[in-house]
Amino acid sequence: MSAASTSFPPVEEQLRIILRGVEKVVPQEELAKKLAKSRETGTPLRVKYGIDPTGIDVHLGHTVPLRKLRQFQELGHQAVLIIGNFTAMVGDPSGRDQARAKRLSAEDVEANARDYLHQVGKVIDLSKTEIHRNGEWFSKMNFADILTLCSKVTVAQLLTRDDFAKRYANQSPIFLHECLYPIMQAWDSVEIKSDIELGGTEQLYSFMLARDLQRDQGLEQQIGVMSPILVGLDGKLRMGKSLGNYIGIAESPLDMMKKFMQIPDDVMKMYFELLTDIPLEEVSALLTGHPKLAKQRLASEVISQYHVPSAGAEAIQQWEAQVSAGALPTEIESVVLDSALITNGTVQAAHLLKNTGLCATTSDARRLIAQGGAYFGEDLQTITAHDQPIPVSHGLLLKAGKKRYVRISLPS
RNA sequence: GGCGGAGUUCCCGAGCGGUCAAAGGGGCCAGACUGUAAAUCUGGUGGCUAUGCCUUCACAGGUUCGAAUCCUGUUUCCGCCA
Repeated sequence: MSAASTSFPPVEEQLRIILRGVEKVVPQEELAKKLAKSRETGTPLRVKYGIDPTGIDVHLGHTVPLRKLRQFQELGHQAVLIIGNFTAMVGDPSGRDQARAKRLSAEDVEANARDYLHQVGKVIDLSKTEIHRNGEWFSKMNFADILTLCSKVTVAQLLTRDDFAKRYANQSPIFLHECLYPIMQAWDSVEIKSDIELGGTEQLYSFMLARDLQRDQGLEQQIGVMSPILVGLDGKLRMGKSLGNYIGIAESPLDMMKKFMQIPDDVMKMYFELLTDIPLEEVSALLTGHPKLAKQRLASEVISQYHVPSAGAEAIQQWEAQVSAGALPTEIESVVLDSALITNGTVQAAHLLKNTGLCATTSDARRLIAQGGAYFGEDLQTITAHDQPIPVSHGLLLKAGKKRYVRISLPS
């Protein structure tokens, strides 16, 4: 990794890129110094980003720090990715008001790690990334080493963390192994001699602890570069799989487009800033225009990052043609209808909706019909009564609510 | 270990012997409006062979014509004390 020949852009320029969409840098004043020194000596900064391989479906929320890592790469710095195969067995308590329920087996962790690397390859350049599993060093530690490590941290320090403090106040359990998590994460920084660590604002404590440990070991101290938490489609809670408010980077362009168009207007600014490289002046201009156009631009920009460059523009067209114009989706699920339900070529409406899976129960189907939200046929006639006999034929179209469609398939 | 309190429908939370499938809020669903955004308005939100029937109020029993509501045991959680 001798990048001594690399010539870095001027510090000012680097800062402009690095600070975009960043909520907090600690210590703020050291960043410019570090960049300047790196440039003078022609030494790339070692930029750390760590994740726990807990079976992640990478979504846009994850891409925020990853994109930052990529920006560092593009500036000529060294990306160091830490796979927390060892820490995954502990479970990050960050931002959690409750202890995690389950811990993972070594095999699961390794499989997850591979899967994860495959996914992040879409965001960062893996060929220029140094990858470590923290089991490399933790698996070799003995109890004495661990005690030494623990002696660097006081309980009072641990309790300065918001999440622990909150749990402590609520008398919720804080397990000892969770207390070790930030220490381990900090030790990773010592091992790989990081200059900069990337992550969300909730990582502040660990980042600071890493500095303490680095100083303790006579190393240069890292700087924490923290991104804000990306909110999900609801515009309120953090984007996350369990909340179902995410856009996955593996989703199809049209699916992504649909989701983008659903986000509340006021989160657009954040999305533009964190998920695209569009200059901020241009973003402001976009935001003063029609929100729909701005949203389309945003979506298209992001979609193109994870698909072919033309995918964004195509997705807009598809969305306009299909979704906006109220046309039928291209793919409509086909459901085989149990022929036992059919009498004289018809099926009672409520039963039809239930059996096609459009409604969970017959009662649910009756409600939908009563509210005028059930339609059938190519001309989407509204079903008016739960016992209305619907003539069924192969390919019959059914619609429930605004966007759920199904076609009947008759067993031959 | 002792004492006290609590477990209600997806979530929070009323109910404290019949009028309870169970108030209210959140969420979610549908309709109107719209940029298939937000906000707003309206309605809905246990199941079924459906104007009736069945199953729900931690679990198991019991008292009553009748229990989510009272009693007993079990269990989980919380508070206070040791």
